[in-house]
Amino acid sequence: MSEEAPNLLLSERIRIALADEITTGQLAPGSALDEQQIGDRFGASRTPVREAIRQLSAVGLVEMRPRRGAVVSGVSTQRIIDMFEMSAEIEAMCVRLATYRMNPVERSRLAQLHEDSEAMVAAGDIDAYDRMNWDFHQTIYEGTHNAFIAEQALGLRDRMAAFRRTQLRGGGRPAKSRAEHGELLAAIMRGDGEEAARCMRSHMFNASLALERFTAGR
Amino acid sequence: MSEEAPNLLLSERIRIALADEITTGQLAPGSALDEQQIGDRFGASRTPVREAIRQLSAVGLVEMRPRRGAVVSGVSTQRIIDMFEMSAEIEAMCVRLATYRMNPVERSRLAQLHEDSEAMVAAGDIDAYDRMNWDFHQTIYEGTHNAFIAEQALGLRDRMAAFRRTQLRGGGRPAKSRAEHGELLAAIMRGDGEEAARCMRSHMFNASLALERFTAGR
DNA sequence: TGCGGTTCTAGTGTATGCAAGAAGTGGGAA
DNA sequence: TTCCCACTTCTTGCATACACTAGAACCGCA
Repeated sequence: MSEEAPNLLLSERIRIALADEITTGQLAPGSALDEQQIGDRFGASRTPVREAIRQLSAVGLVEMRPRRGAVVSGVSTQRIIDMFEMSAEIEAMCVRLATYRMNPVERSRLAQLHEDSEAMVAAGDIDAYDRMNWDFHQTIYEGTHNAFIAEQALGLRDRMAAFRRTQLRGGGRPAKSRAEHGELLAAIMRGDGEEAARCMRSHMFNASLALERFTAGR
Repeated sequence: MSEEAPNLLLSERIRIALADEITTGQLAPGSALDEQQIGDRFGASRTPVREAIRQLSAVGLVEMRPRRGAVVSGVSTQRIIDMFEMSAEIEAMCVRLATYRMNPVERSRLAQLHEDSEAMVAAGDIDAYDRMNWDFHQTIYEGTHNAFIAEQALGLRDRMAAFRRTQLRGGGRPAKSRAEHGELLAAIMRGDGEEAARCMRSHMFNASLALERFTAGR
C-alpha cells in the first residue's frame, strides 16, 4: 500500500497522500492544512505542498481562502445531498448511453461481474463486494464510449468516496444492492436505456438512503 | 477590460488572464507555456505563474507533463465531440430537473428572456443574443435548485467557451436557436420534463452541428 | 470592566537560487 | 550518409529567504 514510487513528482506524491487521507476521513472536514507542518511530515519544503493543495482545491477536496490557508472541505448536509443527486443523474446518464453503445464483450463483462458478486454477498465479504461494485460502475462509464464522460463520472465518484465508503455497512445492504444491479442489468440486456436509467436512479437513491440511515447518529 | 484589480492575488490575476487568452483563442492549442516568459510578461516571478498553471491544468485548459512543461490543451476532434455530448446531456439533465422544480418567478424570468430575444434576432445583434443565451441556460441551471449541479454545469460551459464562441456566427443560426428555445420553453411550461430534455438534446446537437459546419474549413 | 486601537505573530504570498531532467546539438564511428 | 552517444542548454522541480496580511493578544482609556 505504501510503496515508495520515487519516480513520481514530490508534489504529486503529497497530493495523492493528502487526497487519500481526506477521502478516508483521516483528515476530518474543517481541519486546517498548515503548509509548513505538512511539509515537515513529508520531509519536503512548502513549495510542493502548496502545489498539492492547489490541485486538491481544484478538485474540491479542500477550500482555499486567500491568505487564510486551506481547510478540508466541510461540505454541508445540503451539499452532500446535492452531490448525491448529481452523482445519481450522472450514473443514470451513463447507463442510458452505455445501454445503446456497449459491445457484446462489454456486456458480458458486466454480466460476469454481477455473476461473481453472488458469492461475495453470500460470504458477506463487503470489501470484495465494494471492489466489484466499483468495477461494475466503471465498466458502465467506459461503456458510454465517451472518454470525457467516463473521466467526469469517475472524478465525481472519487470526490464522493469520502461519503460513500460506509454506505454498504448497513444491514443487508449488499444483498439489496446486488438485487438492484440485477434489475439494472436486465434492462441493459433488453436494450431499454430509459428503464436502465430509471433503475440506476433508484439504485443510487437507495444507496444514499442507506448511507443517511447509517450516519443518522451523528 | 484591463483593470488593475490589485486586491486580487497575483497568481489569481495571472490565472484569469491566461484563462481568458486561452478561451478567446489568443493562445492557440498546443502553445507551450514558458513559466519564465509568462512571468516576465506579467512582471512577476515564476512562482505565481506556476500556481496559475497548476490551476488551469486542473480545470483542463492546459496539460502538464512532468518536467516537460505545460501546453495549452490541444483537444482532439474526438474529445471536442465527447465534450459536446457531455454538455448536451448535462443541459438536458438540468432542464428536466428544472422543469419539475422551478417556481413561478423563475419560469417567468425564463419566458421574459425568450421574449426579449426576439428583438435581438430581428436586429441581428449576435452579441446581445449570445449574452441572453448565456442567461437563459444559467437560469435553467439555477432552476434545478441544486447548487452543486448548477456549478458543474456552469463550469463545463466555461470550459467549452473556447469552442462555442463562433457557433452562432453561422448563417441564420440565431433565428433557429431562438425557435428551439421556444419549443423548449413550451415543454417546460407544460411541465413535461422528459420532453424538455429531448428538446434540449436536439438544441445542443444542432448547435454543435452549426459549429462543425462553421469550422469545417480548417 | 468593557471597548477601541495598537502591536505581535503565525502563516501565507512571492522572489530567487540551485539542482535535476529532457530536448536539442554536434561529432565520431560504422 | 546515417546512426549513436556524449554534451550543452534550457526549463522545470524544489528549497530557502523575505514580504505582507489577517487574526490574536495586548494595552490604555473611559
